Amino acid sequence: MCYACAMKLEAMLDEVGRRALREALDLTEDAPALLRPTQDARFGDYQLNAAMALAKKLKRPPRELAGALAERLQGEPAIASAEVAGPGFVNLTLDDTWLAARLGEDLRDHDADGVPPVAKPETIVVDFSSPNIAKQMHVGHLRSTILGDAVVRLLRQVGHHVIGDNHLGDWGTQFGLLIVGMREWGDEAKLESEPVDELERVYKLARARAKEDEDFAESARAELAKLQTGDAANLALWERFVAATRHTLDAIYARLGVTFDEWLGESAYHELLPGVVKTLEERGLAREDQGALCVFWGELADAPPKLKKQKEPFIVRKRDGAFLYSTTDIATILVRRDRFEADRSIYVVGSPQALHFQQLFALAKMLDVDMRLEHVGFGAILGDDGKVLRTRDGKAVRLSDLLDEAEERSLKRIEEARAEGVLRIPEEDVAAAAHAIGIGAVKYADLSQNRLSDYRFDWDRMISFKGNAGPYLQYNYARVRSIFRKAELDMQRFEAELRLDEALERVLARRLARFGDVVHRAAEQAEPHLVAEHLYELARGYSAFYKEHTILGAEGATRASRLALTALTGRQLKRGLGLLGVDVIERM
RNA sequence: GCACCCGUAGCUCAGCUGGAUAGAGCGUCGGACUUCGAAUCCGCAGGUCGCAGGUUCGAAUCCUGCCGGGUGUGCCA
Repeated sequence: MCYACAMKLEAMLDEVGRRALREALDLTEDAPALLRPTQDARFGDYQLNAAMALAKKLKRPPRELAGALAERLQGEPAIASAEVAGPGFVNLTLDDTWLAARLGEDLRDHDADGVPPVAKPETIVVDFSSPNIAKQMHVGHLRSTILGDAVVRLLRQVGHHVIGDNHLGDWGTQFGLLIVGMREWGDEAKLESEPVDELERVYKLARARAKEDEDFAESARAELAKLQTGDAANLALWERFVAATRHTLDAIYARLGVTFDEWLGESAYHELLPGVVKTLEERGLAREDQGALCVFWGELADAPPKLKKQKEPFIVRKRDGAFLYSTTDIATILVRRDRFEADRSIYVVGSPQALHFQQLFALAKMLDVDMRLEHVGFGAILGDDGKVLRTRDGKAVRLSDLLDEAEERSLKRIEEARAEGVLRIPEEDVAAAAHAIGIGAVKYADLSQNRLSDYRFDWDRMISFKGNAGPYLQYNYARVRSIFRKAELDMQRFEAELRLDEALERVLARRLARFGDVVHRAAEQAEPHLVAEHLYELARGYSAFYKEHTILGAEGATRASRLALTALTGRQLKRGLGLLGVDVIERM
């Protein structure tokens, strides 16, 4: 009987609690059970806080309600004991036999390692990374790229249909400057060998010249206009710029192990913009002011109250007739709704743009778009000085340089450790390991942090094998693999009956049982750090168990059960790190 | 001006949307390798949750006001 599978543990306990609550108290309607994991093992594994919340409403003492609830929970197969404590908590302790059986189900779940699918799969577009053409990717793109990638993986894991979209900045005013600039200073050979560097160099020259030379600026505008009306020569140039940049981008994404389903840059929406603007005017949402077409929130009856206080308008067309990213973003929403039939659209973009998205989403709503629109924001990456990370001469740090350094530092640590004899990476695997550890460390450092807060970039902490860091988890995984190699068993296919006899086994089992809940919450809230936290706690729990009890040295059913716990740990580490986009290493 | 974010141990950070005595790591100090990987594990110390009020059975969490830091905001994305 599969009474435990295909359901999240917490959802199941919550349901059990809610039903018991209704029956015990003769409620006519459901009240939330308020299930929470306990903070202290002395209080059991989970607690129900419903009694205290209901006491006032039912005019009965909370402990009395809690007592009735606890009484009702006797005999539940998952629950060994339900006890009233404190002002009216009901402390639940999981039944070890039930828990062992449930983990056995997870062990047999080769497709998902115990992460159940959502009841209602949705189509979700995740918009992330979004670099600009003709510019180097820098650290500013790092968080969006790896956070977005993790969000895609998480949502996909729980069963949603996910479309990862790279909304490239491949259209706009910079191209007029680039076209005249390349004509003036362009180096054909360099455009072939170092395309992005060359484009960036020329762009800077052109922008500086345009500031003081009005004729030059005018010709740039003219070339831009030609491009936008489909001039063949300029279009060919533009395509060359885009293609050249694509190669550089592809190389970075390959290093990071990040992929996209769509590369719909701003240019993809170009032709739709006049129509969008026309609709806005017809609906009375936008009007002209000082030559620009603007949305004034204070003038719109059904605008959100917060926005009504905003005096500055949301501009959708500039005085010179050109469109802005605001216009493009509206068109993008409509395409995601109509062509992709998306239920949700998620934007993984830094927090400074919160206002832009607030305005964009408000406008979409007024255009009757009922797709869920979410801005997944994040803080800045800070340097040692607590300020936004920059190179010593104050420039933005190039992403490729940062990744180079990550791999160099990782390689150096590996060589040291091999010399000391503490790492067992075979010579031929060193380069691959340096890559996995270096890139993994950068990703993990970022993803293990709450995305909304700024975070301090610290190489030493990142590459460390101590504490909550990527290499520590990779090390734990490698150790698990080593055990299965020694036992000559297949970790992925291993099956055995679990028995939770030792205290450290019970602690580990409880951690393992939470994996599905954690992945779901992380996916729902777009918070990969919840998965990171789980994996870290799992690794610690396993290490403590491993230290105390022999696995291969045990016999019979105990040995098999401990191998089962080891297999589950290894599989969760692998899958969990995979959800964060971090590679594991078989031997290190 | 308006809007948003942040302030938790010496340092870096969690804190599951209001639950019990606020938790980790790093660092300091003290323990544990003849046994499956000690880059590991165990333990000690460390707190006025920025400040002051309020809401209630109960507040780091919600509300108000201060203090301190950051961000966005009329023609970049």
